[in-house]
Amino acid sequence: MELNLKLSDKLNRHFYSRSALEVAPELLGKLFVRIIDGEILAGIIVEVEAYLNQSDMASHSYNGLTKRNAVMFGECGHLYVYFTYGMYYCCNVVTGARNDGQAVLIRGIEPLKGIDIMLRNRFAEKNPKAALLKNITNGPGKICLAFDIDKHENGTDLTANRIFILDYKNIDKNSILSSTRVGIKKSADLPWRFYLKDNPHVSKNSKR
DNA sequence: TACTAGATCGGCT
DNA sequence: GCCGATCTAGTAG
Repeated sequence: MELNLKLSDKLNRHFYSRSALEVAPELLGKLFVRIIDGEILAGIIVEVEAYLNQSDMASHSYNGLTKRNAVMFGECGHLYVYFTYGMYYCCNVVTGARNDGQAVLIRGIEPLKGIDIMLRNRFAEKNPKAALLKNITNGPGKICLAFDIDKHENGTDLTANRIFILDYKNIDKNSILSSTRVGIKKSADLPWRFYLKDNPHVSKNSKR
């Protein structure tokens, strides 16, 4: 598949400056891109979750600024990467005004370009049985493995040219579904997860 | 298909 | 010390 990347379609700071609840559903259908060693890794965002601040007990920003969550309180349009469960990284897009502490977690991506590299990053030499296309980037930890994102990418400016998001595909409002967020105990009833209906790259861990 | 345990460690109570 | 915005392999039905 030939992919036409137009840098002029890159989402700008203004796009990210709004509320995470506004930005999250609009990220669906956009193209997440990483240039690494001259190679292009890219895929369509198909699942996200919004995390706010004082009003959201599940958010890392809920208890205020710390060293770990500092990027969330910085300028919007940067990547917030955190380490969890002792083995995985998850990546978020910072939104809102400085000091808001808002972000959108990227949970599902449909791989389009650099799939061979993603497969290598995800599975290396082990267990080729699990290496199905729909299993490469259907979950936040998997996305960071496939795109080789770890703590070094925490704070990366998405308006620069290493990791960025392009306007790509118009999504019909009717094909966007929402539900409660995955894997949290606090504020678990808020319907702040958004995903594309019937897309196979949405993480399976869904309720409702 | 559905549920469970184990891996593994930084952040914070 | 405890727990987590996860994933996988294993077992049972």
